[in-house]
Amino acid sequence: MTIKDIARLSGCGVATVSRVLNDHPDVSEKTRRKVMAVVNEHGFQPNNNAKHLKQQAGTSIAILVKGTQNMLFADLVEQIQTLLRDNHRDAAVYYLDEDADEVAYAIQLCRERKPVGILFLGGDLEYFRASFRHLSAPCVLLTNCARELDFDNLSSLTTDDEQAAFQAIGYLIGKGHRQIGVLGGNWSTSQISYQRLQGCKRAFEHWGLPFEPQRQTEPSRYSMADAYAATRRLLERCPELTAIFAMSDVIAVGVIRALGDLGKRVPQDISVIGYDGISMGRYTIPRLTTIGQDTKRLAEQGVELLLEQILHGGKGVHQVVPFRLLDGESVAQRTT
Amino acid sequence: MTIKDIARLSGCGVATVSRVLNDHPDVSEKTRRKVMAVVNEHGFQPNNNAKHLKQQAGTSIAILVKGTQNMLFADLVEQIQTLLRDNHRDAAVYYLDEDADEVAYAIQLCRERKPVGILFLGGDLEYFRASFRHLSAPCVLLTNCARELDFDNLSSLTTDDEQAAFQAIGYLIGKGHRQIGVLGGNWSTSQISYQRLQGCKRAFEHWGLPFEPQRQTEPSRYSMADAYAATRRLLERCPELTAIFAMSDVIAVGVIRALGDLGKRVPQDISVIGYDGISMGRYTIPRLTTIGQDTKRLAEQGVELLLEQILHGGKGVHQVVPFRLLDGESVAQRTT
DNA sequence: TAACGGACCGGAAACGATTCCGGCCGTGTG
DNA sequence: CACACGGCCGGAATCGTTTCCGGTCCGTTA
Repeated sequence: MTIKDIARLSGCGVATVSRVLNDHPDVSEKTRRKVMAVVNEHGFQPNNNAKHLKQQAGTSIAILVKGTQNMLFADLVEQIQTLLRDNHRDAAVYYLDEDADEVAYAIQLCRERKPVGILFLGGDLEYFRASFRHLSAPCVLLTNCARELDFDNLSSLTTDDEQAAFQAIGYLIGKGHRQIGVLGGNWSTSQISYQRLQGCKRAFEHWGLPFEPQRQTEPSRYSMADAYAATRRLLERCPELTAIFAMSDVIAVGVIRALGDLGKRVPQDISVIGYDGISMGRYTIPRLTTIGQDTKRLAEQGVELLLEQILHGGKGVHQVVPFRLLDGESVAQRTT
Repeated sequence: MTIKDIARLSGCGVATVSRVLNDHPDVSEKTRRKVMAVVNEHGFQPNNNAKHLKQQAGTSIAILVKGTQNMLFADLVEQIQTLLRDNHRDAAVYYLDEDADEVAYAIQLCRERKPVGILFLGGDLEYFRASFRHLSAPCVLLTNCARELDFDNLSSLTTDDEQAAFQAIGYLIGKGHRQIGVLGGNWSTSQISYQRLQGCKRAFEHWGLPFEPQRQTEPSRYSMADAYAATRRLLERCPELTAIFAMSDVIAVGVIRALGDLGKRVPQDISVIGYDGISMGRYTIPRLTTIGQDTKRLAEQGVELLLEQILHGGKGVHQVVPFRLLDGESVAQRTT
């Protein structure tokens, strides 16, 4: 069933049918109705491949997400989805493995699918520089730092990871903690983790605490399972810890579970502060105290930025969105 | 940059270039190398729209997911993704709102994108019957019942919800509980919830307990937030409850948090059994006792079924996959 | 009445690939 | 030597749209 069939059945030319289908003004009401009748009767659906081939452009937006288990991204995707739908666009989500070379895969994917715009959640940009030039669609990076990347159609929206980590540690110190452990991603390959670690270092320095490398540990992925295992090793190594900074809420959940299994109560025996502010954090026991990323703003501004670039082009921007420390129940004042 | 340019630059015909690009045998090694050199030099990427237009078929698989927050689907998507990648296929995930009319939207989406196969996670099939005939791609339904739907290219893989709910209630009764509350989805619109409720009813009957309608309540969505609110209302209405069956683990998390806020300890004061067996359930406090769906098998069999249908066609099948009660820490023996 | 303009429509040329079909060339066979 | 055959290649048709370019018809104006 093609547009040609519709034309034949409704007794007019293909051009007219196309015009009807695309709400072009140059068509009389009578013809429009006649054509639509045939279209509806046969449930005709124009072929998108032909359409996009002719128009030299797709219509959909790709959301690239690193890892399926990070609830932060689930929260973001939900909000983005809603916003896009309000703008009458729909998005396809592509999940990438958490392994580094997935950026190359992502680029490849986008070149094939030819989305009209790209949102990238998480993921590190090691390889981006090399392959990004192959991408023509505008791209907005959320929650990952791209300040040193400078392409015309690349924007980024990111929390100030260094400063946030600084504050997280500062918060723990303010609560009287001195023996603080840190759990995060791979610091050598992940910009995000690296930035957060820098913030930690600066905090320790600022408050005159020594930086103890054995207290900083890196589960390979941002997952509960890895965090769980890493926590057990960490506590074995450093039983003196009274607080832990988990570089993501998902990690924090694994940490808290591990601590429970080690007979430590959170926050009475040991405090945990997370990072991200996932919605789930308000339903865990104890509720997570965490660095809350402003997901609402990330989503809104991200979508706005992307749509703006899609519609009007222009140079990409790099913006920092504020964070906010969210009070929960996982950090206690240390009185001793 | 088109195939024609490549042909010109490499001094041969477009047909030859196409053959090289598609590993067609009828091309000499010398020509192949010559063409590939030009292709690589310019980073040429064939236009998928033209390709698919000509071939009358897309290549990608669509995964439709109802709701972004259900971790069960996150677990499933992760496994499916891996399996598909092993088969050199990639998948686009489309999230649907949890509202009922999204099925129509899903169908529309699939008609536009023309995926070569469809996986449907969650979602109810009220409208499916009417609109399914417009879909040409084979479709596999996971975790939702489709036994009464009978299309050639529609398969389904589902846990026996009725039986599983029966066992969940049976388990609680076996632990000495007699005052049992139930929290689930919308029983009139959701087949899944309806089936599970039927299982509950049968269990109550089987063990000679009265069915108390005021103890069965339905948060509108499978979300922590709704479950939280519903639990508070439920406990206010029925303070005598000693156990709750949550029809999903996500709901269970919300339930447990609400109980905590009401000063009830889980499982000492009140027991909670969940449903799904999400990986997160092993990291909550307390760990969830739950009806574990076999996500590994759902994913494997689902993908296998779909690929089989894509490659060889044939009639769809409807299979039931076994479940297993997963022991956690959220259900206690009732001694009184 | 002739000229003109606007509303509406149809034919046909793209878009960029795949693939059928026929042609060329070199080698082996009768 | 003639011919067949197989390996390799190129031209051109084709997929289903959009859109440019004109053409018809009718009402208005000089």
